[in-house]
Formats: sequence, structure tokens, C-alpha cells
Amino acid sequence: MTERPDVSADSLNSQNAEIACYCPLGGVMDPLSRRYAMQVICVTGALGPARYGEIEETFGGVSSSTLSTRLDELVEAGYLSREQYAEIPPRVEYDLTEKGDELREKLDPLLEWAEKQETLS
Amino acid sequence: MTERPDVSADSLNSQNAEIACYCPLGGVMDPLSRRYAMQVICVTGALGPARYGEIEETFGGVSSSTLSTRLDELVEAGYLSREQYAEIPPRVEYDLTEKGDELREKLDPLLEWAEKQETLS
DNA sequence: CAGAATCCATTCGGATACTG
DNA sequence: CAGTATCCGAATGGATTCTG
Repeated sequence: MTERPDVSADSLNSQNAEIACYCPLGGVMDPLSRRYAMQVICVTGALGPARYGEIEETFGGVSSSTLSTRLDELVEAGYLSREQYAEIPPRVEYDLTEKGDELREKLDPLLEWAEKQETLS
Repeated sequence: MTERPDVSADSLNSQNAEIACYCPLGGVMDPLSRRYAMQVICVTGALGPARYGEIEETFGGVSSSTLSTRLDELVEAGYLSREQYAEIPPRVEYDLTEKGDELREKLDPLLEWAEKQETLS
């Protein structure tokens, strides 16, 4: 099919070689392997600073507790920043951190592809 | 930071516009939002036809039941094919389907980035 | 508005043991 | 080898209620 890089033992140059061991990737991948996590990263990037309600709207019927948890985790992981303004009504804005934006760059193509899959199914 | 596409109401051209609603993406994203799922896609792609044991090795201490479930789901979702040979000892090979390979293309950059994050942390 | 808190059913994922 | 079967604790995620 498309060309497939070989994973021969001596291709240890991490530039070209595929990863030989996926064990340590969990630290990064696990927080992303949760419901809505990747979508939250991308939607936050697309909206720029995004308010809670805006993010919530882009999903159909997510419970606030679930989304809240996800947001907390992504803030914790350093992908999102959370700015709270002492206004009335209160306002909270989430935004991508630099690290989060790097991640979003990798995620966007995936979500676009996912979108395409949905439409043609 | 990096340029951020605007999501104005009239940019309905799905070529340039970001996705406005992430509701329907669950169908594609949910199976991927499970532990090891994305890694399994990529490692299978990297290995070419991959045997169960080979895949298992690339993860540290995954339980067989978990990996088995994940593999089944990805076969079910149409990303992996499963070929069983009536030999002794038995041999089973997993491989990416065409659809799975498309997905892998989107996933590889992500996993490479994840790997980099791990090393510099 | 943006959630935190609580409760709860379901699911997930790991450990272990067993099989063709 | 490549799983399946079973059990179980932990985590997930939803509904609902409440709050500053």
C-alpha cells in the first residue's frame, strides 16, 4: 500500500525509524485516550480562547461533569490554560498553551479525517 | 501563536473551515479514545503484518485480555484485518486495512510527537 | 454562567487461569 | 502461540442538584 518504513534492528536513527517500543508513550497518550479529549483540544484551538459553554455546545449532550473532568485533566496535563475573570456573570476562558497548540497541529488532520469518514458513512 | 483559522459563520467551505460541531465525530473517535488503540494502529503499520505476540511486546505488560479486546474492536471498526493460519503452532496476523492505513498516516505524526515529549520530560 | 458535588450504573482494564 | 473465560477493583461518564 503506501510505503511502509522498515523497522530493522539497526535503524536506530529516531529520525527515520519507527518507534520500536510503545511502552513509554502512555504518559502522553493516556490522557488523550479519553472521551472527548482530542476533540476538546481541537475545538479550543479553533475557537481561540473558548468559554466553557462554547466548548459544551460543540458536543451533543455531554454531561457537565464529564466535560469538566476532561478540561481539568487537560489543564493539568499542560495543554490548556484556564483564565477565570471575576465578573458578573462569571467568565472562564480556556486556551491552548504552547504545548497544547503543538498537539493540536498533530490532531487537526486526524479530526478532519474523522469528519470525512462520518460524512461518507 | 501559529495561525488560527477563523470559524466565522459563513466559512462553510469544509476545505478551509474548522469543524463547527464535534457531536458526530464520536463514531470515529470513540474507538480510538481507548487505551493503546492509537498505538496499536501505528505499531501494526510499522511492523507490516504483525503477529499478536509482536504487538504485545511493544507494550509493557498489557494484559492479554485488554489487548485482545482492543484488537477485536479495531478489526470490528475496519482498521485492522485478521488472518488466521491453520498451522501448528497457530499463527495470526493483523494488518492495516486501507482505511486503517489512512488512519495511521494521521496518527504517526502524533505518536512521534508524543515520543519526543516523553524523552524531554 | 461555569462549574462543583454527589450519586450511581456501566464500562474498562488488569490479573489469573485455562484452551486448541 | 494466540488467545478466551472469569473475576474483580477502579475508573468512566451521565443525571441531577446546588452554588458563587
